[in-house]
Amino acid sequence: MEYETSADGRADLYEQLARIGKVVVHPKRIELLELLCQAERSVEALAAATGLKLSTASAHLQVMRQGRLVETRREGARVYYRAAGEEVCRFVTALGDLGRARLAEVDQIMRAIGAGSDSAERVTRAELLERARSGAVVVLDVRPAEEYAAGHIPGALSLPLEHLEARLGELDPGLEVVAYCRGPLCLLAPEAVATLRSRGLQARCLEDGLPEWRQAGLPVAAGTGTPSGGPGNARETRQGRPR
Amino acid sequence: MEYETSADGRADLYEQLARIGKVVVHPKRIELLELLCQAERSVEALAAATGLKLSTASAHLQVMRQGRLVETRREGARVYYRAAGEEVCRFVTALGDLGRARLAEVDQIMRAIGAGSDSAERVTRAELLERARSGAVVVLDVRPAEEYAAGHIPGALSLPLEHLEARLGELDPGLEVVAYCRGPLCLLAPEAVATLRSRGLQARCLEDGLPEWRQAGLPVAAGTGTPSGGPGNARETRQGRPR
DNA sequence: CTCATATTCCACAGATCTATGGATAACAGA
DNA sequence: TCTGTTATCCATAGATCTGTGGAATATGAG
Repeated sequence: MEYETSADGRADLYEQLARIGKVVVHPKRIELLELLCQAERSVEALAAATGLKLSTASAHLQVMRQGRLVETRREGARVYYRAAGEEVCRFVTALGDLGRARLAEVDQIMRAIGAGSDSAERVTRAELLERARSGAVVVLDVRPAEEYAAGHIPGALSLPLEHLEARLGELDPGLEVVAYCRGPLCLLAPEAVATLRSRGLQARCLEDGLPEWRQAGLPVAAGTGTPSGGPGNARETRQGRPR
Repeated sequence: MEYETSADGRADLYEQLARIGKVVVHPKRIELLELLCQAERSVEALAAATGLKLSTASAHLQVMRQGRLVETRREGARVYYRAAGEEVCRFVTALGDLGRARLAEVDQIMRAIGAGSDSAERVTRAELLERARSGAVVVLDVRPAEEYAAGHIPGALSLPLEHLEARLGELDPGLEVVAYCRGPLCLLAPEAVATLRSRGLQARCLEDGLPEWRQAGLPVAAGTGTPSGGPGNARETRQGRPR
């Protein structure tokens, strides 16, 4: 009946959704969002990680905040940004999936960079869970330590890629290594696996990163405690349940 | 090692993903995408449905095509656009979900327009499947006939909202009606339910629309055959499986 | 209260996006 | 071949977006 007002309302509706679209229209904002799905960070850290000037990074973060995809927390003079909820990470994951599915260029770039989907069959989550039960595998988190602290696969060992060569000795050469990082578009784990293999170790990548693990409803541990410190050292959190 | 080239590659990667973001940065393009997730359409039909001039609609569709989210098919002098695969619809669904979850404005608008999430408890897919088995329910597809033809819930009756009042007599007053439309942001089913209730019928909305039904891995039928024509009249297709 | 640090705000120039009318191209039918 | 229909292409003017340096704010330490 009131088609005129209905039409207006609907236009508003799509305008609102476009606020979200606005966040992912700029490459750097996608990059920022992906970082924030790993762990919260200060503006300075985000600017450094993405190679943006501080004021530019701040401006991008404002846009992201207007789209309600990020929230902030103040700690002293510092402001920490974080993804505004699990749905946001799910959306970023969906964007990446769509890119890999539809944009041949994405696959080409991945291959050129060295993370070609063919280079090594990845371990599925189910397979990892099964093998972890039998204990014949080391799970390696090769992301920066802060990201490990913000959340990691229970039992995983934190060994940031940058320290991998120096700390190779910590790994039992008799066990296969399964490395994971930020997700399918992240290069940390593929690089780690390449390094490990060149040293004669058995190593493979997990099929994707921590966000997907969390989104699958699997348990996530937080804190810096070393897994060898025994259970209870790290706070374990079970969120949601598998869909 | 080659951090310089790696960095370049990664920048390219996010630029590629931003091509997808570019599609959903404009309200009208989101609207177009949602329409295309229901059924393919000609440029003219899309322009009419969204209130755009033909040349403007065509320009938007070119942007969408560059982002590889739509594909075309030529039939005579006419060009039909369609969503480029199920992943695209999944992405649009994720966008809508994120909007409803994060943007209070979206909920406000929905309520103002009359599709308030409170107005009537919706029927879940599981509940519908169960009740359909016992036969005590009529499933009503209130979208335009072309969209029904392109895909609908098996056994559903096509009764476009615009013809609802005229064809009320076709409904058995003794059965509860479950109406569905394009999705959670669509108003067709809520309006249909309001009309039916004002006529004294028992009616509720399905929790969401056909795209979500399809994405849940449930069977979808195609064609215009009336369900009363018996099984085999409509081509039934099972795609994927429930996640 | 003053200084140093971490962010945000502001103004501006250059780049990109949008809508639009008219020209051009593809196609079906007579 | 000529004509009407449908869609794309093009040039353009107005709007919006980006990056930047420097000013303004907020907070904690002296």
